Amino acid sequence: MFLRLKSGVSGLFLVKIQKVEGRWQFETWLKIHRKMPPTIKIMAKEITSREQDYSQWYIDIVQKANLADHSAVRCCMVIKPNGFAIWENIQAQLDRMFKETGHVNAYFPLFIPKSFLSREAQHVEGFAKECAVITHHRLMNAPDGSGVIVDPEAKLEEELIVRPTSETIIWDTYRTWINSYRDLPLLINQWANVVRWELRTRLFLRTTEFLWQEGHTAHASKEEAERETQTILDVYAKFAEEWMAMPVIKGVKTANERFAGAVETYCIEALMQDGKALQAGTSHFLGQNFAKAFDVKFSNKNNEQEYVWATSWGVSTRLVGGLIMTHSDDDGLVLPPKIAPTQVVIVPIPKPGAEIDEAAEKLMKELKAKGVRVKYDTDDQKRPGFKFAEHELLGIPVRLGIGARDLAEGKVEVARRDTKEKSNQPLEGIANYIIDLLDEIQQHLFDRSKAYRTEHITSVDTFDDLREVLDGKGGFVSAHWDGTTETELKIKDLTKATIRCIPVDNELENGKCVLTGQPSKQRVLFAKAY
RNA sequence: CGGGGUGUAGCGCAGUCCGGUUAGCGUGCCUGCUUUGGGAGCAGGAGGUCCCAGGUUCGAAUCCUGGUACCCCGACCA
Repeated sequence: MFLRLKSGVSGLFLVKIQKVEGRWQFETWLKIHRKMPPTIKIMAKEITSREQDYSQWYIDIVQKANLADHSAVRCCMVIKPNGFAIWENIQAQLDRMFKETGHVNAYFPLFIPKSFLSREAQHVEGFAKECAVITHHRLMNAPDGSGVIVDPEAKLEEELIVRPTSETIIWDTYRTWINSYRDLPLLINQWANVVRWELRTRLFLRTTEFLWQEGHTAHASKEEAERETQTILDVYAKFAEEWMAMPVIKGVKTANERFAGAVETYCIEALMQDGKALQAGTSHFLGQNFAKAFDVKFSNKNNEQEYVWATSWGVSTRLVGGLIMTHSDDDGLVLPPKIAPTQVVIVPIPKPGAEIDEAAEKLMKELKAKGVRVKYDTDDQKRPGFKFAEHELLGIPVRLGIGARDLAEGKVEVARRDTKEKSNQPLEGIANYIIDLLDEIQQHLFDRSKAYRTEHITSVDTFDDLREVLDGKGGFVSAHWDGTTETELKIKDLTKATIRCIPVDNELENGKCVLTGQPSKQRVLFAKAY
C-alpha cells in the first residue's frame, strides 16, 4: 500500500501482517519510491536556538519576524515594514531629542566629487577602500543587441563618490554659509542613506547601504564644540537606555579606533547576549581639521579670521540589530514597549465574533485614548495558538486574550512577552493596568540586560586572564594598557579583541599593562566586537 | 579579498554522482466542509524559462566548457 508520512517520506510500503502466539504483528518494508528530503517536518517558523548557533539565531529572527531581507543587490538589504517601523520609532524619538537640543534638519547630496574626499588626508585614507564610484551618466543599447551598456561617450569629467559620510560635501557648503561669529553655531542634522562597500553582510549590523542620521555642527570655539560632542553623547546614551532599554557605556575611542579625520571620537558601546560588543553610536570632535581642509573661517568679535571648530555624530539602522541582540529570545523578537510599533495586541478567542469584537473595540478605544499603540487581531482563519506564537515572534510586548469565558467573568488574559507570564485581570480599569505593565516591561528589559552586562565586565591583571575571559565568558574585560597603538594591535592580533573604549567616568588607578608591563594610569575595556 | 556552499513552484528542499515517462516532496496559497483557550484535520485545486550561454547526445535539471548571482565562514573595516 502507499503511505505518506508526516516526515515527508512517501513511497511504497509492503506490510506483512501475521498472527504470532495469538497476537497480531506486522512488519513493514519501506521501498522508497523516490528519495525524499531527509529532514523531519520543521515548523515553518522554527528559530535556531541561541545556544546552538547565535549567528544563525540572529539571521532567523530578522527573517522570520519579517524585519529585513537580502535584496537582489549584493550586500544590500530590503528593510521590510516590520523592521522599518522600528527604525521609524527610533528616528522619531531621536529627531525630537535633536530638536530639543537646538538642532535642525537639512539635506545634502548623495554624490560627492572625488576631489572633495581627498582634501582631508586621514579622512580619505579611512574611507578610500570602501567607496562606490560613479564614472558615467548614460546608458545605450549595445550595438550587438545584447542589451544595455554603459555609453563610453558619457564618461564624467570628474568622478562622483556615493557618500560614505558627508563631512566633505557639508564643509564645502559651510564655507559659503559661515562668515561671522554671528553665523555660529550651526547645528544641522540630516537623515540619509550612505554607502560603504562591504565585503560581508550582516543584516542591520553591516550592509553596503544603510540608513542613519549624521549631525554636522560648526562652532566658534573649541570648548563649545567639545561641549556639543558631549551633549550628543548624552542624548545617544539616554536614548539607548531609556527608549531601547539597551545599557551602554559612554567612552572615548583609542587613536586606532578613532574616526578618520577626528581629533577625538566618543562612543556608546553596548553588550550583546553572546558577549560581543556593539558600537551603537559615535560622536566626534573634529577640531579644525575640516575647517582647514575646506577653508571655513569666520570673523570673531575682534574682526580676526579664525577657523571654525567642528563636530559630527551619527547612529544608524545598526541600532535595530543591537535591539534584537539585546533583548530577544529563542521564541523570537522581544521589543521594549517604547520602541515597539505595536505595544498591545488583542486576540479574540477562539475567533472574532459580535460580542468579543464589541469588547475589543471598547478596550482599544480606551487604550488608544491613553496613547497605547494597540491592534486587534481580526483574522478569522488562524487559530489562537498560532496567533500567540506569531505575536511572540514579532515581539509585541503585551497580548490580551478575550473569550466568552473572560467576558462572563469580566476579565481578560494578559500575557507579557518579556517573561512569558500570563494572568487574568479585571476588565475594569484594565487600561491603567496596561500602562503600568508597559512601563514595568520597559524597566525589566533594561534591568535584565544591565544585570547581564554588569556580570560581563571582568577585571583582569594578566594577559593570560584577559585571553581566558575573552575566549570563554566573553563580554567586556577591564584591563590596564600602556596607551600605545602598537600594544593595542598586538593584543588584537593575539585575541581578536579590540579596545572598545576608555569609559568617560573611568577611575584613575595605577597599574601595569597586561601585555607589556609598562605603567598605566587607568583600565580600558577590551572586547570582541561586531 | 581568501575558503566553502547554493542557484529546481512564494518559501524550504529532494532529484544531478550513474542522461530516459507528464520534474517531485514539505510548507505556503485558493475552494469547500469540519474544527477553534498554545502553531488544526480532511478533500479538491492553482502554481515551473530546473540561474544564463554554448557544446555533447536520438534525448540534458542531470554530462562538458564558459559566465553570472547570492549566501556562510574568515580577513578587512570608524
